[in-house]
Amino acid sequence: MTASRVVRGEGGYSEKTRVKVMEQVDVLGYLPNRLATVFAGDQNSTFIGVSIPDLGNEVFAQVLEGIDRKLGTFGYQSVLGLTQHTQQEEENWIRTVLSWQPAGLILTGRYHSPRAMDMLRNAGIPVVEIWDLNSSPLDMSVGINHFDSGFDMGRYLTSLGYQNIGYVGTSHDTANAATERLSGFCKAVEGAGGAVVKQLCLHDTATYYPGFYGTEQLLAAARDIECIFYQNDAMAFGGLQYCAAKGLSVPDDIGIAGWGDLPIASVMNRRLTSCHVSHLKLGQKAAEMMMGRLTDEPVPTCTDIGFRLIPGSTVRNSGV
Amino acid sequence: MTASRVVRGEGGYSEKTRVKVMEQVDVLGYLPNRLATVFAGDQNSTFIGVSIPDLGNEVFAQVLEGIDRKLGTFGYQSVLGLTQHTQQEEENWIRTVLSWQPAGLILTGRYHSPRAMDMLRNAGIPVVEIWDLNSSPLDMSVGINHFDSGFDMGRYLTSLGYQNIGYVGTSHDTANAATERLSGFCKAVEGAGGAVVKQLCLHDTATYYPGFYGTEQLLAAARDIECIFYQNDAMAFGGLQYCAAKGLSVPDDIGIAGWGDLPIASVMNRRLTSCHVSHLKLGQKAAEMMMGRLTDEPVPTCTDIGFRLIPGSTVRNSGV
DNA sequence: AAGGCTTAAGTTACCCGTAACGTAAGATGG
DNA sequence: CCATCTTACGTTACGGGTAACTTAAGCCTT
Repeated sequence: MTASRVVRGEGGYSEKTRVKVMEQVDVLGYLPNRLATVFAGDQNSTFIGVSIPDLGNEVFAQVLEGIDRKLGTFGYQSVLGLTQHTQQEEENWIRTVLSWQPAGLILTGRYHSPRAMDMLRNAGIPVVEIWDLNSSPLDMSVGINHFDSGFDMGRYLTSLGYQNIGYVGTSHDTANAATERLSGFCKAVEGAGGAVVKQLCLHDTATYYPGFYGTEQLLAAARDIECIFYQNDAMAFGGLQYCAAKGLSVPDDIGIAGWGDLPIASVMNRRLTSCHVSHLKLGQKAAEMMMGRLTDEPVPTCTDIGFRLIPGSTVRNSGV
Repeated sequence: MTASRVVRGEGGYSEKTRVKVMEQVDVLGYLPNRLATVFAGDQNSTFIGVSIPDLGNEVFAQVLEGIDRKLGTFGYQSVLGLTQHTQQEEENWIRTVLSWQPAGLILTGRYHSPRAMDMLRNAGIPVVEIWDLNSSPLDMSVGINHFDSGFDMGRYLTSLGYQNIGYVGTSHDTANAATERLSGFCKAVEGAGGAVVKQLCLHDTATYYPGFYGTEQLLAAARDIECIFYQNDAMAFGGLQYCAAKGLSVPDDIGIAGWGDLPIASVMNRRLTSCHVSHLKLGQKAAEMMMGRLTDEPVPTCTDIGFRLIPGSTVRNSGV
């Protein structure tokens, strides 16, 4: 017991005893067993479960980096779960991770299976839903409104005179953020009298190659496309490369717009039309909200971190 | 006790009792507390601590993805630690994560602080060191020989007639894998009568922008450079963009070689000269070795997953 | 020097799941 | 019908740390 007090430095022991205990700590290479502490219920654990769809998408890697770094400064650890964009994987992971008594959970997306919802409510721990802003979250939410960001892009492209617009993305089985961007996009384009031709590739990750290949498929199916909006910048980059390979000039022959503003855009000589979201900040904010809740500070339920449309120069620069 | 048997499904109860117990499980939303099980010492935990330098580098994100997916299939979870390429961060993280009684640890790199080494030896759990192949590992090691891969690249470039060669990378404080590649590279180039001019940017992540900017610095300092070898593909891509922006033709005016063979290379019309390493496979192999050790299968101490030089077309294609 | 006060150190019980063992009821066989 | 075996279920103890409490020791005051 006295040793426990010394190790925790909570006082109530003499200097002589402290030295003796610390000597033994060194000799034995003693490391406290945090399992026992948490198990006894005297303290909360310092685990935060973090679910991420996949790390092949640079965006989510950045979000995770933001989360883990910020959690680290508070002495918390991330327990990772890769859900591959499926609710079933997420549910399985939630069940497992809850059995480890985490202090809280950070989940990507706002759609969860009914059983997952039950478990989350039952667990009685803070939950932050990220990415998709959720106006009535389980607990807390931080992200952006994807529908609006798609809508803004649609309005922007139609304002430049584009009418026959393509969309290239991947098809995941869940109602996800990319789907909402597409909905917003279609609404804006169709509202302005334009039309959207969709091309969804069956590919597991939304990255360069499906962007290349999806562009080829789209242009084969619909030759009069004037402009293509992509699920994200990586796919848009694949599209740019397809155009370069086929001798299509951007933006003269075809316009290209991405989403997410990846780091790679920082070095491209032709600025990619895109939509900027601060992924790192999103992760950090999620971690901060979690920490705020765990220290009983007042925390807003919903934080919109916003987005910024980047006009770029891969679309024509004024209405025809 | 009977309830415990039912939940674990280990037998020794009647069907009637099973139904009654499962009903209560549903009613109460009971989830077993794995902390208690592990704490009691009856089972090992299913945590694996995974330390990664940073996730801004796509390569490490892929390695982590490989690890976590494979661990997941065995019912294990990754506890993440981002060490920012410093031994001190790694040491702090090891101390914390060990207090959670993980079943094992997967660490990036072969260099650890003396205290970290002590703790690792004391912990008596499996440790896999990845990335850098370590012929005398703490326990197990999987990766490639970075010195050799740098050497091969140096030999390849000099075989094409390049003599004044630049290197662009970032400077991290640790003796890391990139440093070893550079050593191997210099040895090969100097052995063939060539010279290497180094340009190390003080930038925290080895990605596109430092590649762009480092190229500018290098070419300002040494105008007669014929070819540049980069720390990785992302930096090489930044270099390619710099050349494009300045009207330098690749490979006619200058040769460009990267390392790592990132997915982005799959869509570029000019194949980037690089060195292929299967990052996902590396992660999976690390997880497999860990699982093998935990199930008392015989596991090789050292696994070389190899690399493959990719000639590409961003360097000239035969000796002058 | 006795009484009251402060500080240091020790004791007990608890957290939850399960191994090991104990007991009671039912099934089987001679 | 009793001895024996099998199955179902119950009891006890343990793991490591710490809250809450108790005891012991040191210190000062009058």
